[in-house]
Formats: sequence, C-alpha cells, structure tokens
Amino acid sequence: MVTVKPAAVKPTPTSSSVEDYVKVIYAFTEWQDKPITSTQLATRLGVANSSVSEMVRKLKDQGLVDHQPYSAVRLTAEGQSLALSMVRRHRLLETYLVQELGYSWDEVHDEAELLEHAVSDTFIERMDAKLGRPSRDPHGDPIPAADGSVTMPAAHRMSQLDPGHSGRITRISDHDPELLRYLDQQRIGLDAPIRVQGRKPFGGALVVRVGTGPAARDFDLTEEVSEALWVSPEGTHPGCTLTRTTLT
Amino acid sequence: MVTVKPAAVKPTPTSSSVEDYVKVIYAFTEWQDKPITSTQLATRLGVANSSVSEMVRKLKDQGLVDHQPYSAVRLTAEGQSLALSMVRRHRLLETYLVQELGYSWDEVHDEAELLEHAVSDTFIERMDAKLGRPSRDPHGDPIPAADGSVTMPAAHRMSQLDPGHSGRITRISDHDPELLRYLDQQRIGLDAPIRVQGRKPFGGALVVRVGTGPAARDFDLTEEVSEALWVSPEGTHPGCTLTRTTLT
DNA sequence: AGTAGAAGTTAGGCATACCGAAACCATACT
DNA sequence: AGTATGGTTTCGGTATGCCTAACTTCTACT
Repeated sequence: MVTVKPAAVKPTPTSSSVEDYVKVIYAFTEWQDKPITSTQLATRLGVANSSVSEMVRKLKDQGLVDHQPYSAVRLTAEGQSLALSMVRRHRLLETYLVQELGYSWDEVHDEAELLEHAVSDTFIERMDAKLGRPSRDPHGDPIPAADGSVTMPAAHRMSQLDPGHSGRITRISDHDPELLRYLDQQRIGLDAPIRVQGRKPFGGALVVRVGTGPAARDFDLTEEVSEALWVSPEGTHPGCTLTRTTLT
Repeated sequence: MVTVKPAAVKPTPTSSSVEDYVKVIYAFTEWQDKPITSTQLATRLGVANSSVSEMVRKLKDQGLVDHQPYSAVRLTAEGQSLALSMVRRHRLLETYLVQELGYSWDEVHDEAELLEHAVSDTFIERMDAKLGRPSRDPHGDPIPAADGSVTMPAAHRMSQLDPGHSGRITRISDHDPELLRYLDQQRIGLDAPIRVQGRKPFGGALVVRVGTGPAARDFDLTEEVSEALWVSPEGTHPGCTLTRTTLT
C-alpha cells in the first residue's frame, strides 16, 4: 500500500522585500477591490518604478501575482495567502506592543513593520495565545486568523457618510502617527459613538458629534481626518458580516 | 558665546552582517582574552574564509576592528561598544522570551539571533524595564547594561576544575539546544550546587555531584558537557567581582 | 635553512534589490 | 487618424554579501 504524502508545504523562503510588496498589494485591495498599478506600488514602497517592474516580474515567476505588461498587478491565491500571513503578523505585533509593552498606538506601526519580517511562526503563535487570540488590532483593523480567514467589519469611510448617519468608529488608519496623536488628544478613539451632523459649504469640514448625551462633543474634521476614520452602523458592531476565507 | 555640541552620536546604520561579525568577535574574547583569527571567524559565522577577509576589510574601514593582514582580528573601542549593545539585545531577548512568552531555554537562541537585528532601542528599553533590568540571561550569561558596563561572574569551566572543588553552576553555554534539553531532563540547572568528585581514567568522564544532602545525585559528564558548564566558588555568587566598563 | 602545508588574501562571479535614463506602449484629445 | 503625454518597461550600473579557485604568506618540522 502506498501512502500519499500531502503536497509538501513548500516553505519557499520569502525575502522581506517580497513580503513588503505582497503586503502593499494586498493592503490596496483590502477595502475596495481594485488591483494596484506599478506607479502606485512604487509610491507606497518608496522605490523607483523600474524597481517595481523588476520585482513584479520576480513575484510573477514565484507565482505570487498575476501580471500582464502595462496592466495592473493582482495577487494569486498563493500571494493572497502570503499577504494575509504578513498582515496577521503585523497586526498581532501591533496589538502586542500596545498591550504588553506599553507602546502608544502612534508608535507601533514602524516597530511592527520591522519585526514582522523577523519573528518566527512560533513567536506569532505564542503572542496570539497570550493576547487571547484577538480579532482586531489597536487601530481596529481585523487580524486574519492563522488559517487565513478574515472577518471584515461592515464599515464605511466617514468622509463618504451623509449627514444624519451615525454609528461607531471601528477603524482608524495607522499611517500617520501625527494624526493618531491628534485623535488621542481629542479623545476620539476606537468604538466611540459618532454621528454626522453636516458639512460646511464648498468642500469644507465635516461636522461630527462624538459621544452621546451630555458628554457629546462636536468636531470639525478636515477631509484628511474623515478619510482616515471608518464607521460601522450601530448594532453590527465589533466585526461581523463579511467573512472571507482564502485557501492556502 | 558659542555652545559646543557634544560630538554627534554618529548613528551609522550597521547592517545585520556587520552586527553578527562584531558580536562573534566579541563573544570569542568574552571569557578569555585572545583575539580571533579569520578561520575561526569563518567557522563560527558559517561563511567562507574569503568572505571574512572581505568583510574584515570593511569593518576596518568603518573603524570597528584593528587588523593587519595575516594576523588576528581585534575590536576597537567602537567595535566593542557595538558588540556589547548586540550582546545586550540578544540576552535581554532570550530572557524576555523565556519569562514572558513561555519559551524553553533551548528554543530562545535562534529566535533571539533574528530579533536582535530588528528591534528598536525603544523596544529593548521597554523589555528591560518590564523584566526589572535583569543582570543575567536564562543561561547565566551577564547582560551588559545600557552604558556598556558588564559584570562578569568569577567562573571557571567545569572541565578545568580539580577534584574536590565545589561551587554553583553560573553559566551554561547556549550553543547546543540538544545539550540544554539533556541538562533539563537531568534537572541540572542554573545555580545548582555542584562538587567535582573525580575523574575516570584515561581522559574519561568527570564525576560530579549535583545538589547537597539527601537530594544529591552523581553524574558522569563527558568532556562536551563539562566544557559547557561554568562554576563559581560558593559565596561569590550571582555575579560580582570583575566589573569592566567600555566607553562608548 | 628549506620547504610543505595551513592560514589568509585576491580575483572573478552570482544573487538580491535598488537606481536613473532611455525606449516603449496606450490612451485620450484634437 | 495622428500625436502628445504619462505610465511602464528595459537597459546599464551600484552596493552588499556571499561563493570557488587561485595565489601568497606564514609557520613549524625536518
């Protein structure tokens, strides 16, 4: 009798550059499904266009992306799976730094960016266990499970909300530490109840009320700020609705 | 009035290879003061001799080592300082992994090896604080302070002890995880009281008694094991005597 | 002192990942 | 349809850090 081994889980050693490319491609698609272009990739990675062309060719050779010359870049299932594991690493690390080492949420991004390439799977697993298998990070971003499944909260960019809409802040972009410090100061945090009051004329600030009852406060938010905040309608809360699973 | 700025603390970005070379050079000298040769360096780093020649030239250009062709390699004060900061990182990480993430002492070395190049100074500082500024790691190796000062325990290799000597185990080489698991199994750990009973003839095993009173147990230790264990005479214990400070 | 073999260095190459400049393609506008 | 414009790729080149193979220097033994 012949026993068939499960297809060897090819542990292709991926360089940290490859990991970064794949992660950025994924991140671009996470909240709306448009493939990313070379130039956008180059901008986000801070490299020259030519470097992207070259690297994309390598990624394609490794089966991580689909790409036709002069068109946008898309992750394959394999690429998606690698990306999800990097996102998982990043977000678990951010959560860990905040909860266990007293980092503030504006400090964690860069540190996690470096660590995610260095830690072992064992480290990730121990961290995950110690944190109690959290489902979202300090900025509200969902943490993919070890099997690659993600639960996306049903959220909309605050900047796209019509006056009258209300809900809770479920996600805050972590790309600008400045902004995070500002929000901290104003005590605008994750899960804060929020309601869009109106919009100042001529593309002006978005007026929102944070909190309820007597503790409510009104803010004029610039486009930059309201772009960075995501709101879920009351009730659907901590993260439900869409569950998307990616095969490995 | 002119204010003189302190000489800018040149934050030369050192690559992880440079860090590894410097660390290995330092480690070789830590317990006895002989400079390391190219071939020894190559062996410990797992690279070809030619790679070492090349890299040593670069290290010399950067002022991290002194080196004359065909002779041994020595750290400069600057190199020593970099090495100490890497050793500090490594040992703090090992301690952290054991105490906070439940690693066993045979698992930590490789993980720390990777992390030490990735974590920030901030991370190190937070870890150090959380651990209560420990002075030695899980294997008994002294952890250099942030200012580069190290307190070396007055210890001798067990393999070089004469029968009749007694003391406590203060350091256990962490280079062989196998060996660490063996010692764990035999419940031979850090700070265990120990006494050399004798030596089997013809370069045979070293016979030692671990523990005292009724709990004492005798072991035959091979050269390999007794080489890896360091013993301090009773009394001088956890780490005192030699304090060596290196200027930054 | 002479020389063999070990130890160390130099020379030429490879892989990764980046760059700027030049060539190329696609689209959108007249 | 014809072309300008901008996005994309290709082409040489750079820097690191590693390799093997060939060569040089040192050392220790006869």
